[in-house]
Amino acid sequence: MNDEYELLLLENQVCFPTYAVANKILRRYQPLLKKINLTYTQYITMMVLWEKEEVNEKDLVKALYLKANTLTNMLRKLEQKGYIEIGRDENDKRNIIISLTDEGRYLKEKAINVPKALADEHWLTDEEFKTYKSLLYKLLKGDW
Amino acid sequence: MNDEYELLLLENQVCFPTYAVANKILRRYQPLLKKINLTYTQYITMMVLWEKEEVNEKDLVKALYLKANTLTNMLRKLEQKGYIEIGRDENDKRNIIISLTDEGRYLKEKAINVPKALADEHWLTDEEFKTYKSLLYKLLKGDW
DNA sequence: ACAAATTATGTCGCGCGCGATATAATATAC
DNA sequence: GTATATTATATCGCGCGCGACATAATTTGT
Repeated sequence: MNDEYELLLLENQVCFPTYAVANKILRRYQPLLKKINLTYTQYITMMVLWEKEEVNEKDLVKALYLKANTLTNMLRKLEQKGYIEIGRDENDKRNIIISLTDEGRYLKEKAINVPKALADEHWLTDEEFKTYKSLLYKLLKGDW
Repeated sequence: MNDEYELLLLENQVCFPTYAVANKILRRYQPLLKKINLTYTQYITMMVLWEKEEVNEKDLVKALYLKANTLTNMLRKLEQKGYIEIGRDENDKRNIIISLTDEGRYLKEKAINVPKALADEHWLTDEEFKTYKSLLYKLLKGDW
């Protein structure tokens, strides 16, 4: 009779543990990121740039699975810190082009310590970790 | 030689897909929650109360894996909306006791439509979903 | 009994992350 | 060629979520 209310138990939600784990991971990262003067969102942005050297904002939005208006102010902060340069595409002035400065490139040397510091903490086994990531990417790429 | 830099690729991070999926799930929930006039954090709080009728703030913090200062203002909003009452434990006046009002109890009838609406969207198979949740809870309960 | 430690909550300031809306540049239609 | 649609980004306002710090109630040590 009240079976349908079981859907409303925290333990039966996908949203709840996903969100809680995301927060927990952020809390773990933040003290490490503070040492290299980056916030989490700035960190993942820099990761894209360390890999690609240059991106336009539109592609960055896709790569990070965020919305453009979330990036605007964060990119300005990264520019203020001197890690990136923000310019416009001369061929299509609507497009923002973000590129790495020397200082930004150099930051990579320090940033490598973040994943290194966490690599020793075995939150999951290698096998579980692989499964976990593949399920996350299935969710992320799913059309819903 | 540059192998250690592979640690800095987005695809090799746990934080990145977890956080991105959490955001994506929130975006999916928000329009549904808007219909019952709750934010996500208010929703998970109400879920605890629908199950337990009454909690103190300390236990709520543990149940939701959040920090107390995150809850303070959100609880006031729920109180303003008339769904909960906020009182103090007479035996230990440091403790806040949160209880469900009739209006809050009644909201459950409408809230059931949120998980119902999503139940048809098969983001993962049942088996995958089970695995996914168990890995999340392992992460959530892990000591790191 | 009472000073010091502990516990539960509150205040403040910051950085998101978003939907809604606005604006400017380019593309399309006719 | 010019009105209209589309695209890329920006602005605004809100609700978190947190660390750092402050405060009030209770407990502990002696």
